[in-house]
Amino acid sequence: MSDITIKLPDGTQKVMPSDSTALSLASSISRNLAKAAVSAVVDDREVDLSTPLNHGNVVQIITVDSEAGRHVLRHSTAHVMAQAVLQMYPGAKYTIGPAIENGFYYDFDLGDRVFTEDDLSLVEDTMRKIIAANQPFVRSEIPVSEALVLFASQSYKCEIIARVTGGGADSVDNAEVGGSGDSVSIYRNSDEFVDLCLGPHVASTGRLGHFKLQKVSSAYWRGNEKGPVLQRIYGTAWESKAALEEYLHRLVEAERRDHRKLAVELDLLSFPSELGGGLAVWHPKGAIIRKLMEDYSRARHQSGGYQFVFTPHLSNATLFQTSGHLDFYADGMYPPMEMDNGTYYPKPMNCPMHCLIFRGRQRSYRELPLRLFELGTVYRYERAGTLHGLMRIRGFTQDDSHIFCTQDQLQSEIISLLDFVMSVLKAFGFEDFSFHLSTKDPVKYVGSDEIWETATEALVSALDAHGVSYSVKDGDAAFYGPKIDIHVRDAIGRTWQLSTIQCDFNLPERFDLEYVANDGSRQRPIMLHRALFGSVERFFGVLVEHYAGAFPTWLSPVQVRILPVALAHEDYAQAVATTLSAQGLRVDISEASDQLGKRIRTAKLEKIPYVLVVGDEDVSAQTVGVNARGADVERGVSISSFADRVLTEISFSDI
RNA sequence: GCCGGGUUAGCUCAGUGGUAGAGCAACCGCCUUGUAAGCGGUUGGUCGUGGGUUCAAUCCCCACACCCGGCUCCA
Repeated sequence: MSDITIKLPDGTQKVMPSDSTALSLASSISRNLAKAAVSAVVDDREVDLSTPLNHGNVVQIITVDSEAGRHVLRHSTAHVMAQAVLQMYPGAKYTIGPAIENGFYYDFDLGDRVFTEDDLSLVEDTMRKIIAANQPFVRSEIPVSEALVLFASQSYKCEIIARVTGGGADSVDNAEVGGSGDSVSIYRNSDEFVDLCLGPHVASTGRLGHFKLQKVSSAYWRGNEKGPVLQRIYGTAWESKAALEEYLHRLVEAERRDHRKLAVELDLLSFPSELGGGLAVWHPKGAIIRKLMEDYSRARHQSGGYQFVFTPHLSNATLFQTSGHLDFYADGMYPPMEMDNGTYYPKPMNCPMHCLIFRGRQRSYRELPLRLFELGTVYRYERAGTLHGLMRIRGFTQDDSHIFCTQDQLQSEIISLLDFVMSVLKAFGFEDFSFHLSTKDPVKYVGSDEIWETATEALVSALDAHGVSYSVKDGDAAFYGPKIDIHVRDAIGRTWQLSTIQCDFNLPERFDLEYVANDGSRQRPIMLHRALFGSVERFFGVLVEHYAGAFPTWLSPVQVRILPVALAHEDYAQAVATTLSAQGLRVDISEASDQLGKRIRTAKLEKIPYVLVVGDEDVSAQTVGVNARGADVERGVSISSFADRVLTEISFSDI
């Protein structure tokens, strides 16, 4: 047999024996590569390492420390978990078990049984035995008729086979099983366990091991809330013990930053159950921060050419019939109040009211773009199970603006908005942005295709002209128009969707909005909906998590705490406090009734940016001892230089 | 809304079919303190709400409210 030539991703060619596999290729390159290899991409198809190679193949070896490699590892671990569960719970039906970001899950139908947290370690034990047995994953393709016999007792598998071979498969199905019409691929790793699967998998179960089962929950079969409820186990799996531990540490870190926990600890706000779910009350310290956020926002909008408006919390139902919201979102609105002069709803959004302001009198093209801004509080009856601290809440305040402009102004308006958004978010400490374009939902939309095309084109051309890169989310738009969502990355790498810019040709039509053009004709304005924080509450929650409660000085409820060493220094502490307060700083004093160490500790736990200690030396020298958050102690700093330093730190150049 | 788990002092959490306990916090003393918990004492709870079972319910059962983990949803 003659040798074959294989191309590598870097363009080099390699001559191999004709019976070579992806694994032998890896071995021929280096021992370490062979050791790290979990799968390969051959001519753009992801395959097992055992796959035979052919002359001319382009082959990339996937290693376990890459995202693609971890994906294989996680998917294989999911198989082992399913194997363990089937072993331990006779009669269980297995459904699908994909790899996901950071891990995997598998969904089971256990009949009336449910998993408990205690089951997890038992399942883990069984998995470890399967891993220790080092069972090889063997792929085969079998005819559909044979597969239906093999999985005869597994109704979910039969359903998947029917969909894949019947042409009704979706991406979930296709990820589960390779279907070429009359055959399906399966992976078997022992006499007792076989699963429908596209693959690839690691060579054998012994390759796995750095995993942890995390939680049990439920999920709907195929995401359909009318369908069967399945039992899901989530797990995580990594290429090494260190990587697993690092990930688990990240989870602990995320928990430490949980805004719901910090809101209690720092006395920022609460969700009294007497109020009802998803409704918050802001305590004084939280309110200070919120007010500063709002003040900053107002200042930026003021200088950004916005006009401030206010609108009520209630409206007659006819308004929301006109806007179309009642047709689409009646379920998400608080129920109507029947009054003697009509039916009223708490407002779920501000835009219809801003339309009324625009329509309040005749408008000229000279007024455009007209930018109306409001910190508008809205109420949405979010389903009970979806509430989540400040991130998903039923009463919230949008930093909401509606910009009415001409077709000609649209692109430049969007471009300047992109700058405005980033500039405002940067002030709150976010540096890393990503952009996402959402296009028309094929079902939930109003307006003609032409209008949608024009609007989408406007957003695309603005994004292109601005020069930012973006991803596209098909079908994710609001019912009235396409949108750009802006996500930020936080201090521990998580992303949050905050800002949104939505292009709307529909509401102007529904409200019959017009302006007089320079030729005297009546024209329809285009409307942009946009919010930067999104919701003040949610943005606040994100800030808490981003800073782990240690807000930057300008936002801290208490900026400076003064600790007199002993009783004798309290007068001096008071004098320092008066001096700093007079310069606009938020200062308090912790009296000498407790030991200094304890007061330091308390102040640190409250994450106060500056703790000043004053004792005999400071009284005589008119200085303070400065403990800046996260920094070493500085003794003998003059009061004025401390004040200058903090005032410089908290000043803004852009307002 | 669905599945599962919860709700005990301001906070974090023990505990029991015979109406409850710790630590921290708060308050009162003592100590007068130079960088992450000094000492002693006191106060504080209709055991989420409403029904039921029981001689007796915080505990067992039911309903509801709220919270948590997911699913679904998110104008």
